[in-house]
Parts: sequence; C-alpha cells; structure tokens
Amino acid sequence: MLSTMTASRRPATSRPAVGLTAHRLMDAAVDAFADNGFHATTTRDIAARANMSPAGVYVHFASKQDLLFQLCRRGHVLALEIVTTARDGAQAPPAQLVAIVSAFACWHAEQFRTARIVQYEFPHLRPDHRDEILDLRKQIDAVVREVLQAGVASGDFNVPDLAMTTLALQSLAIDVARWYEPGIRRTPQAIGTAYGDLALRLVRA
Amino acid sequence: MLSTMTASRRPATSRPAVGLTAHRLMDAAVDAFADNGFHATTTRDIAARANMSPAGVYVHFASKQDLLFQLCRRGHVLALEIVTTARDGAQAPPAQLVAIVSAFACWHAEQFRTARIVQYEFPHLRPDHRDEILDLRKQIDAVVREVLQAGVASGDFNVPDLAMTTLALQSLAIDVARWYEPGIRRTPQAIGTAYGDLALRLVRA
DNA sequence: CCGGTTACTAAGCGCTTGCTTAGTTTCAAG
DNA sequence: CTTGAAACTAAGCAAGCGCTTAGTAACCGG
Repeated sequence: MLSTMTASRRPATSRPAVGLTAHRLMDAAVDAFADNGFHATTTRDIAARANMSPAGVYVHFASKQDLLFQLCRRGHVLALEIVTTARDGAQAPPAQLVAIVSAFACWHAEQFRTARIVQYEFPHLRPDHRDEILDLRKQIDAVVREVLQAGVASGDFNVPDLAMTTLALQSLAIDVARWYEPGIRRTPQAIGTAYGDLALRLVRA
Repeated sequence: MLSTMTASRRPATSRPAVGLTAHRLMDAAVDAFADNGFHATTTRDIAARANMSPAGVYVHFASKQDLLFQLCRRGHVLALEIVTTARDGAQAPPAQLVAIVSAFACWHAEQFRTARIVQYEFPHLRPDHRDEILDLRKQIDAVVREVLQAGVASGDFNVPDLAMTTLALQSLAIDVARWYEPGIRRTPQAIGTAYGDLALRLVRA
C-alpha cells in the first residue's frame, strides 16, 4: 500500500513522501465521515480531531471533496488488494471463493469506518472522481465473477444466474459494514469464517 | 397501504385526515433524502419539490428531523407489514422463507428510495426517535429468526449459526437498496425471485 | 547570514442553512 | 356578514458553513 509507507518525520532528503500530518488528517477524516457522514462533517471537526486549525487542512488537501476522494480511492485500492490476495492464496475455486468472501467480510468489520466511506459515501463524489472509483469497483466485481465462472466450469458450483450471484456474494460482505460495531459479540475473524461458509452454501452444486 | 389512501381535497367534513400537502411534502422529502442524503438536503429543496415556499414545510412538520422521523417510521412499519404478510401467506418454513426474502428484496428494489432512508438515513435520527425505530427493526428480525427456527425444528433447514444467518438473509435484501437503480436489466420481481432462491440455498439441510 | 519554501494559525469573508415572524388568503361555522 | 382557525408566503435572522487571506515560525541550500 503506497499510502501507508514510511511516515518519515522530516526526512533527510527533501521528499516528504506523503506527509505525517496528511495521514493524521486522513485518519481524522475517516472517523468523522464514518461517524456523521460526509455532508454532516465539518472541516472544523476534521481539523479538531487532527489537532489542527481549520485552515491547516487546506495545506494538504484542495477541498473537503478532495479529502473524501483520496480516502475513497485508498479504501478501494485496499479492498481490491485484499480480494486479489485472498484469491491468489488458494488454488481451486471453492477454496478461492471462501478465502475471498471471508477476507472481504472480515475487512468490512475490522475496517468498518473505511468500509462505510467506500460503500456509502462514494456516491457523493463528483462525477469525474466517481468514474475513477467505479473502475476499481468493476475490478473487484470481476475477481468474484471469474472465480464463480471457474467453479461452474470445474463442476464445483451450480450458479443459475452468474451476475446476480456475484452481486449477492458481495452484498453479504458489504452489508457487514452497515451493521458491525466494535464491542459486538463476534470478532471480525469469526464473521469472516461464518461468511465464507455461507458463500459456499450459495453456490454449491 | 395506509399512506396512499384517498387524497381527499378539502373534504366535506372538517377532518383533513393526514393532509394532502403533508403527503406531497413527504413524497418530496423521500426523493430528496434518497437522492442526496439527509444532511445534504435543504428544506428549501424539499419545499421546491413540493411546490411550496420554504416556510410552508413548518406548517406540517416541526423540523427537518421530524420529517425524517415520520418517513422513517412509515417506511419501517411498511417493511414489517411486508415481511409478516409474506410469512402468513405460506405454511411450511421453506415456503415462508422464500416468500419473506423474495418480498423483502423486491420491496427494497421497487421502493428503493424509501428503503434507502429506512436503511441508511435512520442512524442520523435523534436517540429517542432512533429507539422507537429500533423496536420495529427488532420485530422484523424476529420474524425472520422465528421462521429459521421453525425450519430447523422441522428438519428442513440446517443452520449452524442462527443469529448470523438471520442477519445474512436480511443483508441480502437490504443491500438491494444500495445497488438498485431504475432502468436496470432486472425487474424488482425478478430480483425477488432470484433472492428467494438464494435464501433457500443459504439454509437448506 | 541570507532568500525561499513549507507548515501552520488567527481572523474573517461571503454564503447558505434551518427556522421564525408578520402578514395574507381561504373558508367553514355561527 | 362576522369571526376565527388553518394554510400558506415574503422576508429575513442568527448561526454555522467551506474556504481564503495575511502573517508567523521553522527550516534548508547556498
């Protein structure tokens, strides 16, 4: 992940990479947007959570919209990475599907604040920004769909409606971000395991 | 449906029931909240969509929050009604489950604007209002859970984790409101049918 | 020591917000 | 016709918004 690389404080070279305070601001914005939604969050609130003055935000981000966009893109890149990594860690389609849904659901619980922005705030982006994000979303969808197709071809899966099942599998994981809250009875890992099992049930021959 | 009863214009008796313009305002607010979210919607926008002056809203509703609350309650009552009606229209647990998930998913597509408010805007209610809504949500959850329990008892279902499966079944239907948009390839009915089938797969022995 | 760049703040500008106020119109009941 | 309640609007208020401006402090290459 590019965006979480060495948060070097005043590095020897004059390249601040992505910046310490920029990260502090992004973290603050994740919390604020996830708690109150994009529109109900004020730039003053974000700044306060990052222990800065309101004007300090604009040193690092062009606008509140821009902050949402960066958060949204970082979150989507991460989500795609999690899904592809899960797939690549298994061989046969059934194991791949379990790994994907399990990891995806687990991430939606563990990082539910980021996930909420990814899933529920991204429609509030400006059209051009939204298009860039939609491309990443299509890539995630493609990973799931291709595993399903491979499973159908190998005879492991029985899927009457490929597109709808692809969507339903993602729905299961995505909706975790809506209902999850920390301190709940299940750990993110337990949720992931349970959902991996449910995913297999949805497609088995 | 109670909310769409005879829109009597200046009725003979002096009882305006629930009011013509009040309904026009609620419909306008549903569209506005669903399109832009609660916080990004202005009272001026709602008023304009209902062909009124901004001040006219406050003849019928105490505040913007109150409008959201009324919408939210009406939507939840309707959702509960749909789920119980679906259950009562079938006898055995498998048929009941298919009916419930099918009707619930179909509703989330057909009335996706209302459903978005029900599912995604209700957390923005004030705590006391939110508690009243949470009670309705628990009733919906109970209907699904009881059908699952009955199916397990009758040997029709195999459900290792009751609470999680109850949640997952609702997730499938709820998430429809997030991705559905009019003009899509599938009709709400087709989505309902497909999701009823998926629901059975999730629980069958 | 200098000149320039970067990170930051205090103050505040222009605008929009939810909502109120004062007043008008409508209309049924007496 | 008169009265009074109800539905509505034009105008606007106080508060809060995103963002800018002007200025300060710290630092770095030369």
